[in-house]
Amino acid sequence: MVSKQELRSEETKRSILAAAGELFGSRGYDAVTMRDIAKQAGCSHTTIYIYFKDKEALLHQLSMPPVQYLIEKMDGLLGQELSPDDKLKAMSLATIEFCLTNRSMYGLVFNTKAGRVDEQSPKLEINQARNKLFGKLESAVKGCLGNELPDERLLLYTRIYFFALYGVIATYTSSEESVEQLMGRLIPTFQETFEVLLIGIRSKAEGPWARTED
Amino acid sequence: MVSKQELRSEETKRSILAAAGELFGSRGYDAVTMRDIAKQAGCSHTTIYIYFKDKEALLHQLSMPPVQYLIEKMDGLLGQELSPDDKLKAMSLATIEFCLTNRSMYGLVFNTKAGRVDEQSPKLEINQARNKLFGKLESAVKGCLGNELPDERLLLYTRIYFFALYGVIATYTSSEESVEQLMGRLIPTFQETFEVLLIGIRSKAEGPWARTED
Amino acid sequence: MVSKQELRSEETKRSILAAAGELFGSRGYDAVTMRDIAKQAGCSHTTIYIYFKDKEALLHQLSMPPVQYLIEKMDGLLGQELSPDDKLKAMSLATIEFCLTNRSMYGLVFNTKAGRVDEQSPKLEINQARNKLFGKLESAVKGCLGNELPDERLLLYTRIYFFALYGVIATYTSSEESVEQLMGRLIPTFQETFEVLLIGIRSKAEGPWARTED
Amino acid sequence: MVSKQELRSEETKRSILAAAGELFGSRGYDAVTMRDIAKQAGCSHTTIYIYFKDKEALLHQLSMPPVQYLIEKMDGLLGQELSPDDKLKAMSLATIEFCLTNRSMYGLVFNTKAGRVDEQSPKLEINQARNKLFGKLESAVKGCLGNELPDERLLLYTRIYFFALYGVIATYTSSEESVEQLMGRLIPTFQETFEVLLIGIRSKAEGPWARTED
DNA sequence: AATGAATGAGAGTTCATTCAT
DNA sequence: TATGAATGAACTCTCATTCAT
Repeated sequence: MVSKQELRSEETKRSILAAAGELFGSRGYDAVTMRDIAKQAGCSHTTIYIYFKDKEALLHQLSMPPVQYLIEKMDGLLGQELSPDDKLKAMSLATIEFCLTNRSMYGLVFNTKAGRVDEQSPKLEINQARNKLFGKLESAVKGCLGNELPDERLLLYTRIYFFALYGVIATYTSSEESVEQLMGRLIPTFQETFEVLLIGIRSKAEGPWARTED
Repeated sequence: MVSKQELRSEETKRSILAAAGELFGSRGYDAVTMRDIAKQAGCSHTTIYIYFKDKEALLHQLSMPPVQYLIEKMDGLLGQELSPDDKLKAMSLATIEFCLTNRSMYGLVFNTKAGRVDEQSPKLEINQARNKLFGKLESAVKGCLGNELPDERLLLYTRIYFFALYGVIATYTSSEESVEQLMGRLIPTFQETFEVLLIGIRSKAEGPWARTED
Repeated sequence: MVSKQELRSEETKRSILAAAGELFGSRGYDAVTMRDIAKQAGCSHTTIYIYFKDKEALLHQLSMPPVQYLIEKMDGLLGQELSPDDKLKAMSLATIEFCLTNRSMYGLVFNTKAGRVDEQSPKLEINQARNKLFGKLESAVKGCLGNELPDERLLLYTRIYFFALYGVIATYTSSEESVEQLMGRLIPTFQETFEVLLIGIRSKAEGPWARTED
Repeated sequence: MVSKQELRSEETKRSILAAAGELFGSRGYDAVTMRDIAKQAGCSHTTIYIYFKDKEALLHQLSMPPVQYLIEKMDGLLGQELSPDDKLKAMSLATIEFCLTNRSMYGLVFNTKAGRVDEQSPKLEINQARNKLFGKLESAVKGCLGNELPDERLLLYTRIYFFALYGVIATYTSSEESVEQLMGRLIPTFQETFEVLLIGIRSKAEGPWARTED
């Protein structure tokens, strides 16, 4: 049985994480102060230091779990019985939904600059996670285009697909609407976007392959 | 007639703007201090306040002209004797190059939230500029797809095109490489991206038009 | 009869005092945190406040007993059957060892300013203790020089002896070595110091006595 | 010609140094805050950072020049036409006077712990200075005892002499009296102290030399 | 008796900005 | 016009201390 104290403690920690997530997301890591977070979390700024070593630890602890979750969701979709196109679409929608839900974090995950240059480890973890995510997308694109496509072309087309996906996310990240509103309103647009990309990529992939650098 | 003093004054102002632009672009607005700017501009930090109300005024004054420039460049390209596809491609490349050159500004232009909530007017100016830009892109897309396309579809396809364009920009904005390096390395990728989009969009545009909300 | 609870309570208090003493001694009062003490004492930092009003109370309660102990030790030595010189030497060594063992305390005892200005009473206690100690030293010096020496000269020579003793202590107080290391290494040096002083003082004390103010 | 501004600037810097010196001396480096210094210096605490990189820089800049001055004074005395005993006495008095004048600094110079463990350079400089000072004293002692004395014995006797000197300083450092008052009152005591030491040491130095470790 | 949770005060430091020349 | 001097606000983070259990 958990004591009342432990419950309160967990609650406080959660509220700090929630506050930090929201603020980092909306204003950016640097622009958010510990006191801002504390205020939003409804506690003193010193309380934060009971639960997190420093501001950066907050950021780190905040960014990893959702990314892990998305990676797992991707794996789940990859393993499902769906047509390749539907798989890729589902993964794309999942990514969009994730990023709009965790608006705070997506920048951390996708923007290289998030970490300081001097500290390697936290950046590396995030970088690894991002690369994994990209790898999943690549698998899905491969499923749509077939195995004969050389790696180099696969990479190129995945990247192009990723551009559009990222563009969608970046466009709506700063919107004031809720995820539900956005998804409700825009799913057809997103579907259309995926289809446009698949048609274009397939048409290209079938033609002769000229060399293109990355 | 302008006096020697006025000339020198103009020169100082210009050097401050140049310094601020470069530094904002390379390190980001927040990470740059007034003293950094002053050092780079070769004047005292107090001098900056003679020409600019505050740091934000610097940013603002810095962001408008390049956007104007880009708009004019777009107009120029729209007016040139080129195939519709080449026009759209040229405009896309110009946009990418512009955004990577003015990295710190592009957020101001493309992210709705960038400005403080309290100040309306500067945001409006920027919003107008952004809408103008989107309008130019729409014209170019229209050129590629023909005039029979209903507005609603045109908007959808322009938006999809814009997603990819924005994705490209957002992807490389946080890179540490210089514009020159990036453009040198990635132009083929960008070209391929535009082609994929055009193929996909055209294929869609020719088919029957289902309704899609925005 | 004492209950088991009371025993445990005493034990906790003792372990807190022991921890504080060790840490104050090795790192200095200011550099030690309540949490450091609690950790070393094996209890929560809040527990300390059950037994001691605050950090300063800890220091105070910690400083008196050793001083008392030293005074008693001095008395013991004064009462022993030893040559006057050996008595003085033994007392000197005891003082040195005491001060190096209780490094953080010695300042409290020997530096007038150590206590806050506002609190009179604890300072007085310490002052009394210090004066007592000086008195013991004076007795021992008197034993070496004979009873005919006027008080004024006795005071002067005791003071001179004290200078050297204090100098030894001040020199090695800030060393990082342990008491054992220091004493093991330096006892011959200390002995030689005492002998030099006694020779010098005796030679002076036998000569004609000029007046010297304090 | 120096401008009025430059004068004011110099004045401010000086007042900061004076304030810091006084406070470091009376309360100890750690117990003094930048705001304390600023208050005493009559300026804002941020002003300090215009003139000194950080708190430690203040300490460093504060400690070196007086020490240099003392070293030079010692050299001057060593070069003068005086009997060896008078030389040593003069140097001793000079040291005492210096330390009582710069009460703030003497701890920095004589207490090894002053600097943090991690930073080598500032500590080294001070250590070098201290060693130089000790070397001067050694020369003077050598002058009194003659050249035949083995180095090891010379070191021992210098150390003993130093103990007493340091003891004098440490004793009166925490006094509230001014240097002038103290010197006026105590010079005879100091003289007597030096004489006692010289007699004792000489007597020892002429006898057979037993080995003594450091 | 004992403790985990929480906090206010305050540390060093930075920065945009104003003042006086 | 231009600048060095100076500052208040605010930042991250620490610590002795109190509160609720």
